[in-house]
Amino acid sequence: MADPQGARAVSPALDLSYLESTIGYAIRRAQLLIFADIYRVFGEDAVTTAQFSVLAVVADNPGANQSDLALALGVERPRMVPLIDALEERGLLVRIPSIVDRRHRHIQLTPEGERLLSRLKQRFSVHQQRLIDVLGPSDAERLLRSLRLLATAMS
Amino acid sequence: MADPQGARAVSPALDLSYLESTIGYAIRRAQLLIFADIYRVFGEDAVTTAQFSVLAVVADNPGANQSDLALALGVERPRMVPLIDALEERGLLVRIPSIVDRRHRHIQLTPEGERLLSRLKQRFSVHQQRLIDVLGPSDAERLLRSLRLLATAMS
DNA sequence: TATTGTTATACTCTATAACTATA
DNA sequence: TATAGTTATAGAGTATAACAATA
Repeated sequence: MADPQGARAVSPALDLSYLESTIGYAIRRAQLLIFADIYRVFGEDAVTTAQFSVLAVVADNPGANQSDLALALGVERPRMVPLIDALEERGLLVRIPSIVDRRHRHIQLTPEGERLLSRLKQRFSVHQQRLIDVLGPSDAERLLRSLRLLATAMS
Repeated sequence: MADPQGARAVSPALDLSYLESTIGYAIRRAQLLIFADIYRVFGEDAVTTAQFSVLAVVADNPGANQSDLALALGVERPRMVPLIDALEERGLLVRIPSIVDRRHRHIQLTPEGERLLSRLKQRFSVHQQRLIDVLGPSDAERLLRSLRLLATAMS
């Protein structure tokens, strides 16, 4: 405990009413806490949320190249390099040079990558269920729909 | 336009259905687009969202010290230093050494800081109204409530 | 000429440890 | 001994320009 005897002069909490009336502040706060919860269920030596996204998208799009992945995930092409490097060094995916167009490298999960992704998806569903438990199923569904609507309308 | 003649072979969009079924991915995407919209209404030479938060909180809590602000805004104490430095260098706020406890510096907006904050709040309301127009007033209100509920329940 | 993957660079954010001056 | 502000450092994320290989 920070203040077991209650002896220290505790600063009163500040007035945050303006920020708390904004969606921008609320979504940033919620996003940080949601990511913290994802890292909690993933455990220490797992992967970053960005790496998880790559694994999940590669699994459903085997053979996609790095540019396609960067575009789909909304990251810059140069960012894909260390992202893929880290996953390749862990033996979770491989870069396969294309024989059709030798500028391309097709990305594919290894069996080990498939196994880890499967475990991570199970743990992710624990996190997602926690969110649904907090909000209730219908509000969770409404939240997801609103977030998706914002993403399509604001881009 | 990227492809005016439609002549280039366009890669088909990747399958993102798994990620799009998750709240974590949707909230990250929406948050980035919302922040981009805030920067759009703020204009080029305005302030960062973090700096805006500091200005808004200092305005409602004049004389708060840097530790209180860091705690309230959820940033580490060392982060406050360059944040406040930048705003002080622009003449938007001042550090006033406390005469009661000489370790403290009370932060206060200058008249120029008040004026800029007032302009930024007006522009922010344009952004927030854009979100309400997209979602509709009742869904916007529901979204805000759900985000706040998540923030309190997950922390 | 244009594109893929890459390197290099710079700036921000985040997290931590440790210092100083004060209490 | 503890706290406020600061410095220093290292890691991750983001953005941009430019290069080599290839088309």
